[in-house]
Amino acid sequence: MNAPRTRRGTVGRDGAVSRPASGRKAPPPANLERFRAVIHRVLSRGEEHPSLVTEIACTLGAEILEGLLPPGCDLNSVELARRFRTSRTPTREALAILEKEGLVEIPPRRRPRVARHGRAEIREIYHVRAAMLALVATEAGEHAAPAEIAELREIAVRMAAAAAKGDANDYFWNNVRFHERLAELSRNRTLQRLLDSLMLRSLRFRRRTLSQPERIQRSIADHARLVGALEDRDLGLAAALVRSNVLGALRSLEALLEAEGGARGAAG
Amino acid sequence: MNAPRTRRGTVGRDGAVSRPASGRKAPPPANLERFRAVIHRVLSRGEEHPSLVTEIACTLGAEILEGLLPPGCDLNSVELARRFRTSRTPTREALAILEKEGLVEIPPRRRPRVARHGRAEIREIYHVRAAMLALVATEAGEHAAPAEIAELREIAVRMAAAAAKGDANDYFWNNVRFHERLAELSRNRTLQRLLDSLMLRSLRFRRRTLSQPERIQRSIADHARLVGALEDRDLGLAAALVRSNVLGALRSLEALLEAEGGARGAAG
DNA sequence: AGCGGAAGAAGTGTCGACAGCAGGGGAGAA
DNA sequence: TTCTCCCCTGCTGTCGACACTTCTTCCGCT
Repeated sequence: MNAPRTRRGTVGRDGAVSRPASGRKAPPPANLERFRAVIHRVLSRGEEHPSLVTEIACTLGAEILEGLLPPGCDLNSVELARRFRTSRTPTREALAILEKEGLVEIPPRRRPRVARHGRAEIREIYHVRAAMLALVATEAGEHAAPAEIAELREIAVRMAAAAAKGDANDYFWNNVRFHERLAELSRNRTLQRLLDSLMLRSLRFRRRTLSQPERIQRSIADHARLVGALEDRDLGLAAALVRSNVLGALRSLEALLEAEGGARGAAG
Repeated sequence: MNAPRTRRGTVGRDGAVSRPASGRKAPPPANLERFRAVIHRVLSRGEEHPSLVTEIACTLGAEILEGLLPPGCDLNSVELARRFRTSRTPTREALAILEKEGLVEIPPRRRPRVARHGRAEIREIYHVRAAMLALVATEAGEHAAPAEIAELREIAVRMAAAAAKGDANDYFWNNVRFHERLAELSRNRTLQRLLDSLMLRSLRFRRRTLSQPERIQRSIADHARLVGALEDRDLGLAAALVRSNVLGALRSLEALLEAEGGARGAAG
């Protein structure tokens, strides 16, 4: 409390959030760690920078995805530098990276903050994602070995099992892993990178989408059929299936947003 | 090998390149300026940072696209800082931006250098670009007003005129403008951003592709038909046309690369 | 009491400096 | 002469400092 700032929330400061220092451990940190891993994979594709910048970016990004840093939350570099015990230079660079990934906004000469996606932007992201995933499915169908497709089926089975158990979290992460593997099977690094970037943007919403049971059923069916299409090398069907799945998720998400925050205006 | 670098191949230093200061005016600077404009548009989408970083990134990017900074060329931040009369901080940030745009590679702890794209990566870029442009065509067909499509046709006509005149440069820039406008018509900012990024990567090759006369003929026909399909709101045809066009360009480019540098191994 | 403006606090963008790694060049060996 | 190893130079990543801009708060004026 050295600085009695009546400023806005600035959730970034030390004790206020995310430091598991004190007794606060209510939010399960497991997901935070998983988000960290995903972001790490996305950011340091290829080379392994054991870099300070990457470290900061991963931590912040995970907290944003987890929702610990809510949209619009201030992220000033001096607080962050203090928190990570570094100078502002790496902090700023990390913020710049997160900006490019769409998780942070940095208006010139103003404080960076957690990005807020408007409805329109969400639509855009999902539409692009649908097209890219269709391409992924096509290329995966061209290049994947049968064994690899079998592995995909295995993940799909685990997804179904998790859903049957009602373990939404397990389902969610298996879903992520499925798409991760599928992207790899396309053998197209450029596509993987772009898709990863898109995934980061949509990851914040994916979880909410998956909270709807009938959506999950549809999704499971789609995944199972997708694997089948890949086995049959039916590229057209595979592409159509993933597109339908993503677009279905979008519809579901939009209904959810409409219901929960009609007037609250998730501005954009 | 044929290395232009004993230590300081480093084409970035002052007089060696790109400074239009002295009498050197052999390379037409018009293109450089145009590249600058394109990059500027891509980098500062939305807000107008009159920022130092953007300035540096634009200048360097334009020189890379123009070919003044050849692939593999060293770009050390201290030289660049000297050249732009700034400290290394903005220089480094500019390099980081260009890295994200795929024009520069920054291996950890090593000197940044102009990115070299291997054959495989070129293929990937074009494939993704084809899929994204197909989406653009679809969404443009959904959202564009007739007047806007008419404007597109006008650009297409200019492309044909330039080609008839044999003015490859004029053709090239009209082509760029066509795709720029088309992307805008999709009303999808996310898609525009991704496509812009992809364009930056492929811009280095596009010019070579366009040097082949029969390719230009095909391309002109494709564009004319595309405008027609948009007018008819035939989304499927529009998407198929752009995809075919991009993939045709890829084939043409690959043939060219194969011919010109079969053994020279454009490593990747 | 409410509003406009000034002073102060806070934060961003930029700078120059420094420690540590990486590669080049020279010394020494074969 | 040619190969190998070590030192030296140079460059990167990081740091603390500073000027200028923006935001906040408090004061005086209406």
